Amino acid sequence: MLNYSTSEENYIKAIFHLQRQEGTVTTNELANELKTKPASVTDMMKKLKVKKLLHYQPYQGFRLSNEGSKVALGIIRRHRLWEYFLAEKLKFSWDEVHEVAEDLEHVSNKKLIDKLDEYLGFPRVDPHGDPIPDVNGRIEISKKICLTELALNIPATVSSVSDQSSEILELMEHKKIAIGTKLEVKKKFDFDSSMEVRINRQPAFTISRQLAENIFVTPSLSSLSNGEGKRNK
Amino acid sequence: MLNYSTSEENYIKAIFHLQRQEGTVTTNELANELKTKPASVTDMMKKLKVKKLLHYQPYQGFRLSNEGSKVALGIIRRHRLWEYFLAEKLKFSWDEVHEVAEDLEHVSNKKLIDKLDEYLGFPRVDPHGDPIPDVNGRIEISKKICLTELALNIPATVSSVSDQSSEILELMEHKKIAIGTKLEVKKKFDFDSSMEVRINRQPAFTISRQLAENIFVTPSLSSLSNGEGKRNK
DNA sequence: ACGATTTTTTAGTTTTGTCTAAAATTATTT
DNA sequence: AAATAATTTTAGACAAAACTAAAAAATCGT
Repeated sequence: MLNYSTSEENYIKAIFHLQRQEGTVTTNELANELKTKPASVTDMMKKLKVKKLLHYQPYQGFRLSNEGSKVALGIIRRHRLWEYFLAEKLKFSWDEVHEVAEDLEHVSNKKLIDKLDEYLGFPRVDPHGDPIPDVNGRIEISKKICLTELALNIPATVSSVSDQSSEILELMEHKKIAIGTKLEVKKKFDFDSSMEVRINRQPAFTISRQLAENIFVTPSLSSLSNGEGKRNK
Repeated sequence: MLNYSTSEENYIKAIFHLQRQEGTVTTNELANELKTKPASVTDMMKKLKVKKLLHYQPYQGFRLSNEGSKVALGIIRRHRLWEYFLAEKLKFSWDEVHEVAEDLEHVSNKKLIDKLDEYLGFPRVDPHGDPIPDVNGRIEISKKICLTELALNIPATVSSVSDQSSEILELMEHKKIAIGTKLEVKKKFDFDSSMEVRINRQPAFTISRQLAENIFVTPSLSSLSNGEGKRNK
């Protein structure tokens, strides 16, 4: 696996994330995501195409090649392992880890990352509940859905949160919802899309549409993991 | 404290280290240290002078300003804390940590470094025995001398090793010499500058000139620390 | 379908950090 | 104290990654 510049890595990572939603990524989307100009995106796409990291015909949008996806998964692995380290060992709070990991992820020493992984006990999810690719870039795909889509009275475990602001963190702490929390939806109100949620056997409480839209859960049909996923070799 | 580029930081760090030996640093010395060309050095010196990080008149050599020294100590603090982390937590061996820390040191998030420091228990020396600057950039200056200069029969503690190759590590492990080892010199031979050294009450053994030149010690007139310097808050 | 709008690409600059080759300065030697 | 040698600086170029402005292609609305 070759080495790529910080800038190249940021493009690759952004394409990978945007691809999840849409099938193909456009110049404007990427420029917007990276806070850069469309012209800069086109320049970089030409470079990455030459390096065979993506498929790209002028005006047609782009998609990572297999090689490109492998590179992206490597970057995401580094990012999420550092996030885990920052939260678990250095006691950074939930909403602070992303920014710091943005810098650390570009230190691409394979041995460093593999030893860090081992030191952390091979965690499978980062502090936001997103899965961490393993040494081979394999990722555990969990069938997570948005809380707004969870059917009534189905027990589910909070698996990730898409917003990462300190504001949502404050609200979630107040409501006692965290990654790994088991809950079920008791009622939904069409008027404002708010919902009533219950944790364990405690009294149900209300959650706004805005909050529900940012919380993702794994429905636990039978009984699943407790979300604190930690595994020692 | 402003932010500097990786390249600027490497120049600042190199000047700081070269200054220790000589009072003022020359263009060629620096070019040689950084494996770059003299012309590139001159370019960068002009930039750093504008930023008031060093004193420099054309053809006169350069010296860091107070501000420049502060910046250098910050970089060295980051470097050595990461080295400590790599050796102590990730179990990297002694001769591998420097290279990895060269990359990590450029992630300049103050909170990250201060929390790392705390997590590691505020270590005072890195795995090579070099002192780690504290939050305020203060460094513990120990009166260390080269083993070749140590007088006969003076007990001393190995405080640092200048070479960092795996070859010297292998040799030192075989001779059972490490940072913190207490020893004294029993005999010196003028012919080849080899010497006989004794650890504790064990039989003395021979050390070559080449090895002795790379080992630095702190003479322990009375009794000093055991070199395993570790302090928890 | 065709003119208008939006999106994307091209062309030409800029900045940072590097380089080579040549000029300027300092140091050394006889 | 010249002449020579070594060091240092200047001048001009280049590559990476960004930008602006303008041209080209695709898409949309009627």
